[in-house]
Amino acid sequence: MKTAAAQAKLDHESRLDGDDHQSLRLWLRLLTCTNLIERALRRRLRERFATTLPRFDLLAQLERSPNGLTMGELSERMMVSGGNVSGIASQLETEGLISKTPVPGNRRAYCARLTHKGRQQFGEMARAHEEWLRELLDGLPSEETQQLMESLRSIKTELSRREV
Amino acid sequence: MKTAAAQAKLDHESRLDGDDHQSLRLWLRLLTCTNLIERALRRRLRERFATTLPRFDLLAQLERSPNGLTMGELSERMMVSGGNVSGIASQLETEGLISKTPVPGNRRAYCARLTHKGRQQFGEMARAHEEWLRELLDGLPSEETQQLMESLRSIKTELSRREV
DNA sequence: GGCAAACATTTTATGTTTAAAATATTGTCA
DNA sequence: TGACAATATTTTAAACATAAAATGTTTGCC
Repeated sequence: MKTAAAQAKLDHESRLDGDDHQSLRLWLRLLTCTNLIERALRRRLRERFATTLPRFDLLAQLERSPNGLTMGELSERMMVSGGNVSGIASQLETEGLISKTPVPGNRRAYCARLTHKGRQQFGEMARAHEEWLRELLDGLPSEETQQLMESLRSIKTELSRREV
Repeated sequence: MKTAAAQAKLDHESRLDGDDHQSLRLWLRLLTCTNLIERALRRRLRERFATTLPRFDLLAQLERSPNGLTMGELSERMMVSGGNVSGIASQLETEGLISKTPVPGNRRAYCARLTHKGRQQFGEMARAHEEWLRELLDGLPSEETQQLMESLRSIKTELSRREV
C-alpha cells in the first residue's frame, strides 16, 4: 500500500484495482446472482400462480412448522418487519389459506397455521418453485456447490456474529 | 382422499432429503446472506447519510460512467424497473446531485450525469460503503473468496444464458 | 394490589417497487 | 407517404416494506 496522502487524489481509481476492492466485488456479484434468481421466481409465481414472493414465503414458513408460528416468529424468520407480516397474513387469512388462532396462555399472541386449502395450494406452488430452482441453479458441479454452501455458511455466521 | 393426502405428505418429506433439495438450500442460503448484508447497508446509509440504497446505487452507476447513462441504461444496470429509475432520478435531480440532459439525435432519451455536488457527496458515501463491506465480508480466507467469486460468476453466466 | 416496563400485534403514515398504461419519438417497409 | 411496430420515458395503481405510534397483555417488583 502506498501512503494515504499520496493516494488521496487517486482514491477512486486506485481503489478500483486494490485488494480492498475484493469485498465490494464479492458483494456486487452476490447481489447480482440473488437479484437474477429473485426476479425469475417473482415473474414465474406471478405468471403461473398469480401470487407474489412474500406470500409464498409466508406459506413456506408455515409449511415447515406444522405446529404454527406466531406473528413475531414469522417476522423473524422472514426477515421482514412485524407490520409487514401482519398485512400479508391478514390477506392470506381472508383468502382462507391460513388460520389465526389465539395462543393458549398468551392473549397477545396469535398462532398462524396453514389451512387444508392453504397446504394444498402451497404444495402445488412449492413443487414448481423447487423445479425452477433446480433449473436455475443446477448447472454447477456438485463439489463446487458444496464448497459454495460452506462459504456462504461462514459468511452468514460471521454476519450474524457481527450485526445481530 | 386419504390416499391422496398421504401421498402428498410423503412427497413433501421425501423431497426434503432428496438431492433435488440441494438447489433450494443453496438459494435460501444465498438469499439470507444477501438480505443480511443489504439490511446492514440500508441501515447504515440511513443512519449516517440519511439516504437509501437505491439512491446510492444510482449515483454509483453514474460514478462508473463519466459520460453519463440514459434512464434505460440505468434501469438495466441497476436491475430495477424503468419507472423506478424515473422516480429516483427526479428526486436526485431536484436535490442537485445529478443532471439530466437531452441526448443529441434522440429526443426520447435523457442522459443522466453526476453534478459536482453529486460526485462529492457520493465520494464520501462510497468510502464508508466500501469500509462497511470490508468489515462485513473480509472474514473469509482469500483463497476461499476467490473460489466463491468464481462460483458466483458461473451461476451468473448460467442465469443470464437461461433467462436473458 | 398497583404500577412500570417489556412484550405481541396492529394501525398509520410514508416511501419503494413493480407491471401496465400512457405519452411521445423513431425506424421500417410496402 | 402513411401505417405500424419498436423504443425511451413517465405516470398510475396496487402490492410491499418500514418506522413509529397505538392497543392491549403480561411480568416483575415494591
